[in-house]
Amino acid sequence: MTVRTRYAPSPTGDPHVGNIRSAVFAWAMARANGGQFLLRIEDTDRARLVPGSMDAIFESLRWLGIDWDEGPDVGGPHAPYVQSERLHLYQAAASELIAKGRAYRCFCTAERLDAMRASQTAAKRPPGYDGLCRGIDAAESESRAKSEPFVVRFRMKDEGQTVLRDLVRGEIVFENALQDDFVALKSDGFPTYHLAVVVDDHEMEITHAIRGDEWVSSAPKHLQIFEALGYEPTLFAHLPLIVGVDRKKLSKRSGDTALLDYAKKGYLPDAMLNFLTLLGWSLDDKTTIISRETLLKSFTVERVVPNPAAFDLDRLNFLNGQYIKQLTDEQWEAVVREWAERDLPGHILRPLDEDLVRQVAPLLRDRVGTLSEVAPQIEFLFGGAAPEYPKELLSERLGGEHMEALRVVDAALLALDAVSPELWVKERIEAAIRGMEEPLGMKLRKFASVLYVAAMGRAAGIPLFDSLEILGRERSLDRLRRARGLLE
RNA sequence: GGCGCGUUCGUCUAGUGGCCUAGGACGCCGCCCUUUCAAGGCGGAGAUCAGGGGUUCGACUCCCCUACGCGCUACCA
Repeated sequence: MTVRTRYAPSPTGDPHVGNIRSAVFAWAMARANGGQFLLRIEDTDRARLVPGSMDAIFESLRWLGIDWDEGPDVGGPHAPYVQSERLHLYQAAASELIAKGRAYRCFCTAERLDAMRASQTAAKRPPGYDGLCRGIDAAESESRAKSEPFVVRFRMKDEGQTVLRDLVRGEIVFENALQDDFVALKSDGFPTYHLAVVVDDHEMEITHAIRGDEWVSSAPKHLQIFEALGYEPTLFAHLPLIVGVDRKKLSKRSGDTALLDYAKKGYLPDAMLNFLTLLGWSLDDKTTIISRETLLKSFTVERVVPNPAAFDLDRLNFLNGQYIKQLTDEQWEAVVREWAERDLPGHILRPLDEDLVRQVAPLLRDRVGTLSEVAPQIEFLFGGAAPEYPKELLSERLGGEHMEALRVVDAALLALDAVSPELWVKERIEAAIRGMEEPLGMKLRKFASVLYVAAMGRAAGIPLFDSLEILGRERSLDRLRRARGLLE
């Protein structure tokens, strides 16, 4: 049996990280077993449609490098892959269920249903459909259907148990008597999720339904529809939720929830994939860095843990750093260029100076957590203007002694002016600056910050000697003179 | 309220009856390295395995109860 899994999001906005994590697992499951992975859009709720969601779904998957074999954009043997284009299938299934006595038309109005629930709640009874329309006979049902709006309700069994054999959680038993008749086909002719997922998973030959934990409680509905329609049910794997570090459902409060926000913030797709992969799944007791290849080779749902996982940004940041280190020099340089082009202020001319980018890229590698940190660190190298900074910054690490800072700047001016233009290389610059220790009676460690600030406008960043070399002799001396001007 | 799921260091997790005086990783702390910031190296603190009962020669691992958290309880998915 070929494994076929799917990711079936609703186009109701930008895909959430938790949702995408389900896609990762479903995809990995298919690939690890040499099967197929498909994308299906579940747009049966017209009220919640958000324009542009489809593109956001495509973009999210592509960014992570998740590919699909069948889907709305690439087609496939079970096209269309958008539920709103498959209504006839659900309507046919609903008719079949009615004919088999496993579903019935319900003419109850929204008002009656609301009132019913209100009184049930008031009486501290569990809310649920009271079965008023269950007994309507076929003839009456047919005739009322011609003039009254109706929904099709699935008739859940009254006795016995429905057993879900979940691949992650094991056996879960539901009492049929506690299940209530749910709407399978809405009055607008659209199916609810319950009907649509069963019809499509069967029709598309899905073998494993891999989805979020929030679906566990409706699994008996799905199981009973499969049975009523005479279909072999899919296997089920319910994935643990992803929660915030506060243990609450991941929300805006706990950080960004849309996958693409992380792309914008400067995370590498491979790092994100690694992070998501290990949220609820593990390869063994040691692996924390796992390649795409390994994941796609060794994923098994048996190793999915059942408990919710917290989205820990510290871990993501760590992984991002690891993946940055893994890039080749060429790849890293391209990333630096891309983010610098993107984030550097608009007044700096594009395209950016190739040589500067090439020289500075290696120095950035160990100093960047997310890619959005690239531009602020190298801005001082680009554009004609010297960086702006408050003069207090110059002496900040000298206990605020402006005169001391001035002595340092003067000594540096003297020492660096002595380095000839043709010898303006890191080693010579370093020697000149180290030579300042004695006359100044100060350790380099002590006075370096003055020079960092003078050169780049900040006390921390890429190494000083490299900065000055890349900056060039004239610009370096000029910035020292400006610092001197501020201190006087 | 009902039903369901979950509960191992702050976090992600390993662990399927003895290998566990519970392992790894992130984070945290300290030291080293060091021109800043990082990175790196080394070391450390950190979990009586939610609590309580069983079963067993033996339980983190099996069973029951309790507590807490979460999910579902729509003509939303």
